[in-house]
Amino acid sequence: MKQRPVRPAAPQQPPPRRRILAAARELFYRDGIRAVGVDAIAASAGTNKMTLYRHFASKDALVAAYLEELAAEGDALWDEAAAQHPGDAEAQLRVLLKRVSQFADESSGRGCALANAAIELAEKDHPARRIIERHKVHSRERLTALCREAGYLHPERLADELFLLVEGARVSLQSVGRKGPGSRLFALAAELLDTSPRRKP
Amino acid sequence: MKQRPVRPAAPQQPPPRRRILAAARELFYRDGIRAVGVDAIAASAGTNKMTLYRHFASKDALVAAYLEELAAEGDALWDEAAAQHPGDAEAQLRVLLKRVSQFADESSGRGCALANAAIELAEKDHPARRIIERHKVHSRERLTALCREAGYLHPERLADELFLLVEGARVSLQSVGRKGPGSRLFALAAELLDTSPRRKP
DNA sequence: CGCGGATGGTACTGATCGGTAACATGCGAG
DNA sequence: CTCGCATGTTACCGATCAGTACCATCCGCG
Repeated sequence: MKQRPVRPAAPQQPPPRRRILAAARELFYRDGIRAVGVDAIAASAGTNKMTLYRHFASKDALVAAYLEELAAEGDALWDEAAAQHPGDAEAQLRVLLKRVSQFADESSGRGCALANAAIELAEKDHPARRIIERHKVHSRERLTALCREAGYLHPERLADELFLLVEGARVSLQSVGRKGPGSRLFALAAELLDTSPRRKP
Repeated sequence: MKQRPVRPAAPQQPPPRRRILAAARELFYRDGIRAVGVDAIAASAGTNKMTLYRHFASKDALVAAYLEELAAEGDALWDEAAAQHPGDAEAQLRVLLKRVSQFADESSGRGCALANAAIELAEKDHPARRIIERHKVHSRERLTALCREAGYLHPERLADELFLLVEGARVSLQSVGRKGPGSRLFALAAELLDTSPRRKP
């Protein structure tokens, strides 16, 4: 019963694949991967299961695409920080930590989607685990590199400490809530940056 | 598939309730709560679903009992530490941190069962969440009290930092593995205890 | 116009899961 | 012994889920 416009409506819907990934992202993150069925994702994307399976070979493949997307966005954060403060590693560190702690404050309290997925998908050979592990290892390496570049004397140690603080803040959101120790993340991390020994320039 | 009885018909088997809880504990922790069916638990406990449902009103009730048991054992760790070094709060702190980091080293890399459960059971009103939140809040309070008792000038801040390090170490086991930053937990925490400002006695 | 590929809709399969019914067995207490 | 209670066994129900078959529809393109 719709009148056909000369040109398909300006606010044309994004293609189904994108809608499905967006819906999967929201539902997987909010309710958990195992708790969300493909039917719910398709419906939430305004399409149906058949179309979903035309774009993703299986639910696991959709999960993998979901995690890859998140990992890529996480990597992009580092690049943004580098573009924002080129050559200033410490400023990059601080802006990254700020982003993470803001996220912890504003988010729904569900923590890191990658870490959550690793917990939900316990099978050691699950394809998702490769993606998660690769991203986390990569993040740790970038963090270490930034700490070294910023002139700290023990970059590995400082990076690991920051890494644990960030991971702890995100996971503790779900058990101690937003008013818990996660709310102190930025203050704690910043104080670490201030007091850690560094090379004289 | 591969569910062998946890106990192969010993002379005096523990009562079924205990066997069921033990099996649930192992399977829930290793494979995840949502991934384990009640049938598998009953079989692994050397009994069957009916007996399970005669002792637990529902799977959720079994999950609750499982989490309560873990929380109680976690609390017992604090009491053990207190009994081991009565009146010496700092020694209690160190022995607790040692236990946690040893666990992180030896365990299967599945982290904190309570935190995992909070991630798997995302519904905000799930009965399990009350147990988890209560235990984590309680732990944070005990940690803060110990830091205060040990004479540190900023007990809340130190306690939160230790809390985040511990939680981060446990959750990162699953994404970065045992050789990841979690392996530095004790060194990082001990250095925090050494360098944090404290009241002169 | 007609064609073809992408999409939507419906209905189905086979498996699994939480939970229950009905009945059989064993065992200890009186 | 017999009674009663906890446990074991089997079968089942209804719901849900991943994945598929089949067909209708839409739309761009020649």
